[in-house]
Amino acid sequence: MRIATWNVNSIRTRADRVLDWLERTDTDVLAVQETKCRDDQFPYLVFEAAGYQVAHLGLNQWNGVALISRIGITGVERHFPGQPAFAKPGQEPIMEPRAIGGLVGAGAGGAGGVRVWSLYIPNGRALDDPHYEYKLAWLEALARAAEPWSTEATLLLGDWNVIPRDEDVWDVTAFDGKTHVSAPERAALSRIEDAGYAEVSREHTPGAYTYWDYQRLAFPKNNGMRIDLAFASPAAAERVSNVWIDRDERKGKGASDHVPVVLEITAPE
DNA sequence: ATGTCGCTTTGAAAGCGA
Repeated sequence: MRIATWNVNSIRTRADRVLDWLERTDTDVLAVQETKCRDDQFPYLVFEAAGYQVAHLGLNQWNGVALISRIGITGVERHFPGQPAFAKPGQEPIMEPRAIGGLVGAGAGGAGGVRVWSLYIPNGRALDDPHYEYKLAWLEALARAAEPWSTEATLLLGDWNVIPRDEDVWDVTAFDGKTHVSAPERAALSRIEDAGYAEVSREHTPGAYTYWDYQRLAFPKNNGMRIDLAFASPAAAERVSNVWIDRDERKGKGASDHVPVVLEITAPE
C-alpha cells in the first residue's frame, strides 16, 4: 500500500488538487495537516465520490488534521491521550485539532493493518513565546502516548515543525535564535525515537526538503527545510520499502507550501 | 521589495498565523 503525508494549507482551496494527486500517484492513504476548516466545512464529497473515506478533526480556521483512505479506516482517535491544551492568559484552554489516528488497510481480524497518525506539531513561533513551551510539552506528551503503540505497526506522520539536523535546511545559520533548530526542540523530537520509533524518510531521500516558505522566492532559491517526517515503529519500519518526496507539487500557482512525503508499504511477513 | 498565502471579520482593508 501507498501511504503519504501532506500539509495542504487549506483543504477547501486544494481539495480537487489533492484528489487529483491521490489518483495520479495511486495513493491509498493520506495523512493531511492544516485543513483550516471545521468538520462541517470539509469537502467530504470530493473524496467520497472517488471512493475515499475521510476522518477529520478541525475546530476553526487554523490547524485541522485528517485521514483520507480508500483501504478503510477503523478505530479513529481524535487527539492523543494526554495531549496538552493551549491556554491563552485568562482564557479557557483549547484542545487544538492537531492529531487524528486510525487503523488503515486492515484485513480480517485487523491483520496487515497500519495505525496511522496525522500530526501537526505546534509551530512554536519564537523561543520566548508561550507557544514554544507548548510545542515542547506537546512533543513530550506525544512521545509518552506513542510508546505503547510502538509494539504494533504504527506510523507517526505529519508536519513536525522541527528541523532534525543541520543538513535538513538550506542554511542553518539563518536560524540562529529561532525555532525549529533549537536543542530543546531536537531533544523533544529524539524522545519520539526513545519511545521506539525511527525516522524512515531521510535515508531514502537524502538532501531533500519538504517545505519552502511562500515568501522571499524560497522555492526558486531552494531555500527549503525538511520538517515533514515519518516515524515508524519497528513493525512498520520493516515494511517500508521506499520513501519519496513529490517536489514537483511545490511548482506553479496554487501549490501548498509543503509537498507530499510518500511511503511504500509492503505486506507483513 | 517583508518578492506570500489563506483565513477571518467585515463589507475594503486589515489582522492573524505560518
